[in-house]
Amino acid sequence: MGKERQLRQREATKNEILDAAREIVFKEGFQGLSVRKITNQLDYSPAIIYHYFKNKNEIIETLVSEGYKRIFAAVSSITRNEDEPEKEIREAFTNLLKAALDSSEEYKAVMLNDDAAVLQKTALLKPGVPEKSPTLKMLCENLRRGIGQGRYSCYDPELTAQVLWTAIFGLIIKVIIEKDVSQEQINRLLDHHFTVLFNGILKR
Amino acid sequence: MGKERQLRQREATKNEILDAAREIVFKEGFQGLSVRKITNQLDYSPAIIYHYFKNKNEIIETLVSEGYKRIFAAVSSITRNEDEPEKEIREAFTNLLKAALDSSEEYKAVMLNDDAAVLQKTALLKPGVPEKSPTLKMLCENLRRGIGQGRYSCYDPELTAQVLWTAIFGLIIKVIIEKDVSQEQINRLLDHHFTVLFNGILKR
Amino acid sequence: MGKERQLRQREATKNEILDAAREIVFKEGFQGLSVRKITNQLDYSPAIIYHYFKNKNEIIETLVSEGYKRIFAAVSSITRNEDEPEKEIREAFTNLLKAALDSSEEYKAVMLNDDAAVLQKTALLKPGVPEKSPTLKMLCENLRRGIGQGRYSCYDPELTAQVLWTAIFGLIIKVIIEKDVSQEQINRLLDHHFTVLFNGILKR
Amino acid sequence: MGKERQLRQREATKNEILDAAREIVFKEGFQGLSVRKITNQLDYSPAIIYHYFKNKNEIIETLVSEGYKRIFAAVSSITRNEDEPEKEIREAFTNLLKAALDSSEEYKAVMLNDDAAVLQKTALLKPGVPEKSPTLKMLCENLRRGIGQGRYSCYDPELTAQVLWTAIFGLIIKVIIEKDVSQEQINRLLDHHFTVLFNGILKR
DNA sequence: TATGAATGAGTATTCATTCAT
DNA sequence: CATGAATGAATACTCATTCAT
Repeated sequence: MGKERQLRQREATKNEILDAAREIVFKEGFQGLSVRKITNQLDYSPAIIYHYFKNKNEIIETLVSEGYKRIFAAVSSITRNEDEPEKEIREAFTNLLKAALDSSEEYKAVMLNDDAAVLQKTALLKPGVPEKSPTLKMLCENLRRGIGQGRYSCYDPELTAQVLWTAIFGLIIKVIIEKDVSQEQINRLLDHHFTVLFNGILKR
Repeated sequence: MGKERQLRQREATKNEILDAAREIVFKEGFQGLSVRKITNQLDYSPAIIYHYFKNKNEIIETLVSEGYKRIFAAVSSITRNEDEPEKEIREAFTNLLKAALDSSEEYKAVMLNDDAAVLQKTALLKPGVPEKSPTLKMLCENLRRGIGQGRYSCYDPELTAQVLWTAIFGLIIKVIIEKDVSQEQINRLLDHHFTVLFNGILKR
Repeated sequence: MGKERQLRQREATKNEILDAAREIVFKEGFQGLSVRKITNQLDYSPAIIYHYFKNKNEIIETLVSEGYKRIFAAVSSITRNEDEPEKEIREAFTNLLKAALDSSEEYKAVMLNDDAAVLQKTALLKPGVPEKSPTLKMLCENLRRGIGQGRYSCYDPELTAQVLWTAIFGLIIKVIIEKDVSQEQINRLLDHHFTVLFNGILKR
Repeated sequence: MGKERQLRQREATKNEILDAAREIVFKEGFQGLSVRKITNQLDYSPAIIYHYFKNKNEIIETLVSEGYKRIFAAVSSITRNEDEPEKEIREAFTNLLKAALDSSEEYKAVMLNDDAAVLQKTALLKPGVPEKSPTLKMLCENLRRGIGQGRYSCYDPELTAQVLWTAIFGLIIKVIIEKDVSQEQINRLLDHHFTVLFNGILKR
């Protein structure tokens, strides 16, 4: 039907706009994003934005939640490893780092955002919260499993999950900020993180 | 004398301006800071700023270097511990976290800034760079000492220093971003960081 | 079609802006021109300027190049005179003076401008340079022709061209500056310039 | 008496201010002159200006009338030459050019100024006016003398004076504007001006 | 659907000037 | 005599947004 085609067309134009926005964000960060820059790039008039989005903020939110999804998709597609559960953690964080670097501006925008609304989704440190975050929940379960197997030391799983997460988070953010760290060095750093952290939680 | 009083008055006004600036930065971050906002808050005319500061940047620099100093002062005033060198690390990072929380906006402004000029001072991840940063240099030396004593595992000191630093950095940033984490929880998190990390590097 | 009308409307507004600009330039010179003054005169908001022009400079450039074109058109449309080549010079300079008076502000803006960029187009006095200027090149060729015919004295054509040009240039500038010299007096002055100058270069 | 010393001191400070102003005008032209720049250079406060001058304009006027005087002094100190009166003209204009180049900014400021007040002193082109200008008066007298001697052609002295003056004026202005014309080239141009012009007015 | 026109509020900075001390 | 404080009016330019068409 015509209506469907119309809807598809509408979706296509929205994506065009989002693509242009992504490109600008990639080059100049979120704070460099402006309605005019988007429409200039598309040879559209600024007003068109308001046909497809409520305002500039809606564009930002779309971009951000998108990056958010991509990142959490990365973490959730890991393969089970019964004997060495820490390998799951390694895989999850390796994926996370890769995804974060691929959408670094979005990652920063989300994870360093202190809007109350955003924090509701990203807060992790308060006691009890981890149960709500898919990522941390997974981590906690893994830790509990490892402790049950007698493989991990008997640390509070929630607290340990927060420690592991923030440790890797620090690496990710720092790598993004410094911009030109070589992939090789990134790998060495991530590897050594795992070495130290797993050494820290594995029973010996 | 009158001259002294005048000087004190001048200093007082400068501080008034800086205070207003701090307040705005606290509420809206450095990128929300504007000359107009400062003078509106003080019921001054915008031009007066340039009577007390060369330009907006001088205000920012003052604020930033202030926080910067406070932070580095925190790290450098640690007491030597021959037998348990890891206690030095614990003290340094504990101080660092406290100082960072005290000037959280400045800490973020500096440590999350990706300006080339700022990065020259804050970059840490590239191989060889740690030797230039006072903080990381201290860490490296500590690690070498510990390895020499046979107390730490024989890991590459530079890489290990980067791992320890980014791990704690992740915690600090996350605590700042989430804003209302209780001091008690912060302490628990920091403690557990040390537990895991030291467990990870200490020989057993 | 609507599109054409729209375009015409756009052109009309651009001209409105340019007219206002011209008026201000006429009254206060180019250095008195400001975006605010233009829009105040038109009861527009300052921002609208940037809808029609890239920036203030584009307005200036438009005005200047307009005058520039008019002036060079004037000089280049002269009719050949084999027997009395000095009549060509007379015609060229007569046209030049008329054109300069018609766009006097632009003429001053260009010819009295000492920006390096502008000078590259207007410099005439350094040896060898005249070959690059269309006006002076024409003069030189005329002089060489006249010398070849045995009509002009055997003076260095380049130097002579510079002398003739600066002599008339002085008259033009002075007439513009004094503003209310009568056309009659201007004619007398120009005529007498030619009398003296041609008397000076024609063989007798 | 103390009063006299006071007056002398006052005069000295005024000169200090004028010197600073001159320096700025030399470097940045009159339009680059600002009260703040003057007082910054002298380590004074901007307000001091208003103790010694009514306003910024009075400074400009002082500088300008000074340059004016210097220039006309140059023209009026020529030595009488009975047999070849054109040598007087040559000397006057040579002096004028030198003086103009020495105070080029002031010369431009005065001679290209179209303020009514300034024009009253500098206008030369209207019929009858030359009698009021010392420079042109001198020129006219010289021309009349030469005509009387049968040495110059019988041209209207006033008109001829205006032609000679504007011709040299064009050279001076152009030399100032182009800034880096070598002294040697300036000499050649001036010489050739005289050659052509005198050739134009001398009887043969 | 799309756009061109338009704006009001904002950005940092400079300037000449005033005034109380 | 001299100054520090202060200002109002400018400067060019950018931005998100609205609205009639």
